[in-house]
Amino acid sequence: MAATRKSATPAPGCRPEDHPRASPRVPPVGAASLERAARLFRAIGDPPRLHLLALLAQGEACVTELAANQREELSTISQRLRVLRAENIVARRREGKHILYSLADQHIVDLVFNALAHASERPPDIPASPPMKERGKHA
Amino acid sequence: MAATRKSATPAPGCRPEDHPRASPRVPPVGAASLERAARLFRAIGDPPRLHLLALLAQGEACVTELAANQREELSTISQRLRVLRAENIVARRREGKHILYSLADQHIVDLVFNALAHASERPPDIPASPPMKERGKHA
DNA sequence: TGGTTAGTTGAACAGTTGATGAAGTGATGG
DNA sequence: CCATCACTTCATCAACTGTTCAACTAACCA
Repeated sequence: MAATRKSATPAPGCRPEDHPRASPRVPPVGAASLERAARLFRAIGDPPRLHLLALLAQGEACVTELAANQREELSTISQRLRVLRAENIVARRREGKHILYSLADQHIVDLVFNALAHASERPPDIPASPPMKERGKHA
Repeated sequence: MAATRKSATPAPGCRPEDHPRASPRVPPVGAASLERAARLFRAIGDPPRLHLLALLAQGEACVTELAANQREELSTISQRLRVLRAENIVARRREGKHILYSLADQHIVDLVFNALAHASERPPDIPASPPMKERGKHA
């Protein structure tokens, strides 16, 4: 999110009849759900933070360990963890002088594993599609 | 991403022996995979863009339709779609005067549905954990 | 051919984010 | 009780992101 000015579309220049589509038989998604899902994705949508999650997917770890692993300062890691904590992605518990972090629930574990597995398979996505010219029918 | 200065941790103050953990029996994640997975998540980690995906999950739609639905300008929608396109999250094809967008593959469809379903279930996450005080053992 | 509709692209600005050093907090150790 | 370790929080600042307006391009229609 960055700028957030608003206005709106003046009027739909084309009508639904112009191009009938599939079944709109899906309930409208609540704005709150969208918001929460997006916040979750955004939190893990940062390489350093996702790396942290990948490390935690291997088991609990204290902040110092994580910092050593990422070659970063404690405070930097702590800030990253703060973001993840704000979305309930990670859990923490104190163990003596250390604070051990872990992934908050199985859903997160799955999400992280799936994402990494998928990303390891898919080719690097070089081109990003040319300006588009032809009338490409669905085939 | 914002600031990107660097330095590094001076030295790990605590050793692994200090707090033995589970099995580190997971191969180290490639930096490239992390990067790609993070880019994907970041692209969908924005309410307006996720909303677009939710709409596309119901079927193909042209830019004007999407704009009308979100009450935004064409150009705004187009820019959002550009971001999604850059990560190969959506596909487009021309149909006469219109350009129809759709979700690029089943993986994305699943991701969107799962995210929204999950977000609809989970409570709004109000507290975000107090300053932490007690020595919370795993119970 | 010119006009209109549909969409894309570019530049600029405002708002947000993340890293960092310094200062603060909480446990533990001596 | 004071020092130290392990973090967390704060303020700051540079870098990035998203929206918007103003061109610009592509199809289609008269």
